[in-house]
Amino acid sequence: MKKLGNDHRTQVTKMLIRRAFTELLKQKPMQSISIKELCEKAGINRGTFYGHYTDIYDLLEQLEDEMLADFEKSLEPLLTAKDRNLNPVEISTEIFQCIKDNSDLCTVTLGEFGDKKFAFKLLNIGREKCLQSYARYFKNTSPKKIECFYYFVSAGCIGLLQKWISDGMTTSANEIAQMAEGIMLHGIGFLAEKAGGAEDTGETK
Amino acid sequence: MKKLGNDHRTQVTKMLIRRAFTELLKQKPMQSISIKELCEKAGINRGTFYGHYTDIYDLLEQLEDEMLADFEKSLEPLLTAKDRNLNPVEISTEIFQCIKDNSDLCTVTLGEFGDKKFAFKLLNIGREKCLQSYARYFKNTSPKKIECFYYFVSAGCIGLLQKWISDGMTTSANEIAQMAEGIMLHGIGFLAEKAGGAEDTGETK
DNA sequence: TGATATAACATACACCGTGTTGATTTTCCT
DNA sequence: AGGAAAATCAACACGGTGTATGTTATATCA
Repeated sequence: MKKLGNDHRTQVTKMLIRRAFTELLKQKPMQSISIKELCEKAGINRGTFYGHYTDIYDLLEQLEDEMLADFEKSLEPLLTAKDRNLNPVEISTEIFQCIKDNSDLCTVTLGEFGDKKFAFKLLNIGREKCLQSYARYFKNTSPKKIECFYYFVSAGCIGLLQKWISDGMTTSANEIAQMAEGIMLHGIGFLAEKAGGAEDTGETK
Repeated sequence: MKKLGNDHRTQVTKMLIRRAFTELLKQKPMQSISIKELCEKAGINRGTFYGHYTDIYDLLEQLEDEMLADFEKSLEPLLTAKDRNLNPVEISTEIFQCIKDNSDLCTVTLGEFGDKKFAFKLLNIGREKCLQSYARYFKNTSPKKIECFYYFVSAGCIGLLQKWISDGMTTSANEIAQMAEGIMLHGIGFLAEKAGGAEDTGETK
């Protein structure tokens, strides 16, 4: 795998690879996708693939990183707004929206066979900010508890996210974000809340 | 892969395979474990492997299912006690303890490269019971919200579990179970609680 | 205990994906 | 237009896979 520049040609082949990859992922888990069939589907030479990636896994990782870079760019304005407090729901909504926009890849990277690293990279975007907030409010709480809470809540959000994805992302990003916040803030008490905005069975898409 | 009976010999080979498998998993992700090397390490013939499993993934799945059966057996007395209410912390503690007892496999099945199916199968053991409880207490909450809550909390528990595992399971199962319950019940309010049982850095195993 | 069934072994085989190489053609960029 | 860089093509050795063969060892049951 020799390094290749940013030629116009490489852009095209990368796009072809990505397209073929996501299509194949609709049919089978990535573990059983061979480089050979990927290249055939993409209509490129197998040697060309090795020019850009070492591996199927390497491919996925690069695609993930590109996405994450995009996400961070979208979130930057929300995270650096120093004049006002961070709005967790706003941030979550933005993230969920980004995922919706990249659903072809995200259904995989966050789905059944996706690697867990990606999911956590995702939530780590706003991690430090969150932890700082927690620490500020709960000064005499042991770091251990804070850490546990963070892990629980991160994983919880991802779980909710996965449910959302497997349901076809029919509800709006904002609604999911509000659910997530509600649960984080109140735990099971969230279920007792009266019509928090994420209500109801009515199809108010 | 022809089906084989429950001979004494098969028990031995299966045990050899399991041992070799878990040892290899300490060194590399299962994706890069070949059947060949597995059999060499186990000291069995490659053809023998195919007599029992079709695949490395098939192997893992069977091992998982065996574990789950064990878990359910351990939990049965807690779940069927009709004379008194279910005690969530007790149940969680029991599950976490089971995992600790099978840490050789669980560090993999729940770890970085484990498949997510297993984690959810795990929490589905007590799923219906939980949902029934929720539904009983929150009669006029939409099923959608309840479902979301369940997914969030399930995933959260698994996340906490994974952190616990990657930390080497040093703290007791009960302590983790109490943390999990605290977060589920109070959300971020959990951080404000004064010395709930799961306190502190003191090693009160 | 001895006969039969069954599992594990040993070996061989064709098949396929991998990763790499070198020569050739096409495309881009200035 | 001309040099540089990327994509193509053909070919290669290598290693794991899955299957089939016959043989040996061991468990099960009458």
